[in-house]
Amino acid sequence: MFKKVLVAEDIDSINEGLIAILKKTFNFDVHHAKYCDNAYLKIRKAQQDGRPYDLLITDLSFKQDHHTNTLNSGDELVAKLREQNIPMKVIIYSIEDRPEKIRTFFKRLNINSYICKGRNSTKEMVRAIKMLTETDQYVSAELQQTLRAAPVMEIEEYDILLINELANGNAQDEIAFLFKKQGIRPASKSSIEKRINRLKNYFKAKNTAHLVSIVKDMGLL
Amino acid sequence: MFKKVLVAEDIDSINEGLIAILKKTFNFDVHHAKYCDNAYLKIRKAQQDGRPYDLLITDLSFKQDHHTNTLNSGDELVAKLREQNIPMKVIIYSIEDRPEKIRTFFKRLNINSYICKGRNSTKEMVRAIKMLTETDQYVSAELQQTLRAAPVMEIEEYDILLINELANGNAQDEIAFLFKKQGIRPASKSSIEKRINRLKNYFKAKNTAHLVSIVKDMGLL
DNA sequence: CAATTCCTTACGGAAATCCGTAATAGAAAA
DNA sequence: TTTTCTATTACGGATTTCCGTAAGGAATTG
Repeated sequence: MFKKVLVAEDIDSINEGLIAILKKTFNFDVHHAKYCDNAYLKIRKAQQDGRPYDLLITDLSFKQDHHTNTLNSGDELVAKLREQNIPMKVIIYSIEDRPEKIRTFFKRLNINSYICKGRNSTKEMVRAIKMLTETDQYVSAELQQTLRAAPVMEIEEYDILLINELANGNAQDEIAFLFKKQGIRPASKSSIEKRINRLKNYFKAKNTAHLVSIVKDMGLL
Repeated sequence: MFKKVLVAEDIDSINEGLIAILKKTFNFDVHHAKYCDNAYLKIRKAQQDGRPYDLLITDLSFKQDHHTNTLNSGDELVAKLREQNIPMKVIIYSIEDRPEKIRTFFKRLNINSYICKGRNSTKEMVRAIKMLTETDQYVSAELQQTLRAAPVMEIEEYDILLINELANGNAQDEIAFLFKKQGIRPASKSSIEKRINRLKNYFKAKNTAHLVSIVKDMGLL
């Protein structure tokens, strides 16, 4: 069972609600941080003091305010922890429910569980924590299904870069120029045209504006 | 002072955190609803029973699930209440912090207060509730500033409709046709062209895709 | 009732995109 | 090295958007 737990979450009502439940249900030493930077520092310090955290529960998006932070989101925080091989289990607790996004967190950040904020999320959280004392990874049946359901599309980094340039208002000529300068490989206007066409076809977009709109709605941008 | 309060919020941790604070701070009879439809029904029933709610605290976005709802967001809920002249004060409590959005809630829904979910939002909430027992409207100094800061643009309903059609991938010809059919007034391709141009100029957009992207990011769409 | 003004519509050339075809380069296989 | 295959690039015509100018229409004003 975990002993020392850190909750990284900026919204106070969630913070307080969640911590109350954790304390009531488990016998944790629960701390919390309202900023990612602050969370990172606490984790580092705890480790150096020989009393490391066993578990991090973190939100994804944190509001910007007058504080200037180097880490601006939960995934950046986790990435940094993983990079530095700080050994602790991680649960992401967020409103984000798009499978494309969630899949990348398991894949790239090797998180141990993901809980969608929702109508039964505290119960889910309790279950996940209990499971993680035994296994290394926990995905609820419901989440498993949504992750399975969405067909893995063959959209690459390149496509996202491309659509991003379109969303920034660059013409195909300009994108070709930019890509050549940056050494991004298919860089000719012709290839870019072709790729945009493929994407429009894939997303059933009638034109460029439509494509940008669709991809933005999906949260890929 | 209020007596009977309804909290409409789907995320359980927020729900529980907020309600705990309301009960601790005030002496309210606090109820809660996890769906907009459910909230509406409770409000109607309470009114018919002669024990109406004095105050509604509602989130904006609610997650979709297997339940089929007629009301899908907090603003729709409030709109319906206002439409039917159900007398109660309303506080919207949401993560949404874009001034364009918040302004419309005060303007169109005549809400009594707006609290951004954030690092000090429960304190803000308590203050707002206290203020609303005396005055009809409460806007925190901080929020006032952000609302003032953004220059009120002369963007009309028509412009939003137009950009929406662009985001849906309709060509200028098609939009002209649609607008003619729906009796939306400047409907000629020429006028539409001109209007799009004005918008691109206003938002400093290089082309249509850019325009859609900007407006989507601002939350006007 | 004519004049002015503002808004809508019409038109046309320049630019960008759309879309298919063909040439070329680069890598893998023989 | 040659062959084969695939990915990239080049090109050209059809379509759409872009952008300025001008005509038409309705409301306002003198």
